[in-house]
Amino acid sequence: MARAVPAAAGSEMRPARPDLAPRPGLSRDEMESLQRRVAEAAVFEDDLPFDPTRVSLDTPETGNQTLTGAVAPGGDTDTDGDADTDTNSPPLVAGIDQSFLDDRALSAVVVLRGGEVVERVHAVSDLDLPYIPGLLSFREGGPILDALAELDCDPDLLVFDGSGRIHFRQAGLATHLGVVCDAPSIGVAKSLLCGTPDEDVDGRPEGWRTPIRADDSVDPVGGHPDGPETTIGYAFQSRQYDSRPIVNPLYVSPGHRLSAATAVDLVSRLSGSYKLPEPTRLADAYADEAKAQYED
DNA sequence: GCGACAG
DNA sequence: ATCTTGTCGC
Repeated sequence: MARAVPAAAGSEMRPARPDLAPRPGLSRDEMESLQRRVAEAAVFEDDLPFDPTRVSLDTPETGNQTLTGAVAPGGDTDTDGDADTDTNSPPLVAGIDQSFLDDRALSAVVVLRGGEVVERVHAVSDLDLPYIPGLLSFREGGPILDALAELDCDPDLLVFDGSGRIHFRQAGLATHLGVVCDAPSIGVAKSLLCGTPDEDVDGRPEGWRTPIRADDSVDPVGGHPDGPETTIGYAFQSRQYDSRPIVNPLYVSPGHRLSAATAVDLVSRLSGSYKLPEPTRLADAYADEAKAQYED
């Protein structure tokens, strides 16, 4: 049965695979086996509901970028009950990041359509686990799902702050939540968790990229055309300033429903004047901004 | 035992 | 992630 009510907040982005959700309270072994199941269910090939080349930060309309936030101007512009099967308008891209308050996490989501912010939501949730390398999705996954549940729109792409396939069991935060939501997702990390870069990553020019290949620390996943040489992501130099502080590259990896090559291409298209892609940068700023309202 | 590790 | 002053440069 369809909803009787218009479209209440939280009606979109509901988990498609709640059975694979990062439940807390599992033993370490149970968390790792769940990650193996997530990796099996993950798709590291392009299966996108939009054309990647349509993703950009440009705003067709007035050529004017409105990054100040706030919701849609004149209220409901469209009936928006489902995906946009309509126009050539850019896909909806959601940037997700968190800030912390004691034992609580503030998860922020900023959704962009081209260079415009169309929605911003956040949620404050209790944290159940400490940070453990390799098990990040079990600490931050639940809180992030809480925030995504507040969304009125249905993003075409989710951009996470952390790794996707660049993970010991090929199931990092971006992969885990991408699979649970069954949505295309990308992981953008500021440092490398595992895997080996093809080339030295130091002091590279903007736009430069090199494959990150699976090594001994990356477990093979049945069901995927894997091999010890499999490209699980890319080191990507998004920015490089004309002066000293050599900027480190970003480590981009596919979360779900896209290839490593498409993931970097999209991050490149979403890069503005800063190191982090715009959706992530805005979510990061919003997470800090909203945090102030909860500090004791 | 040693090394190594997203946020 | 978070704790934090000043400092260099467009």
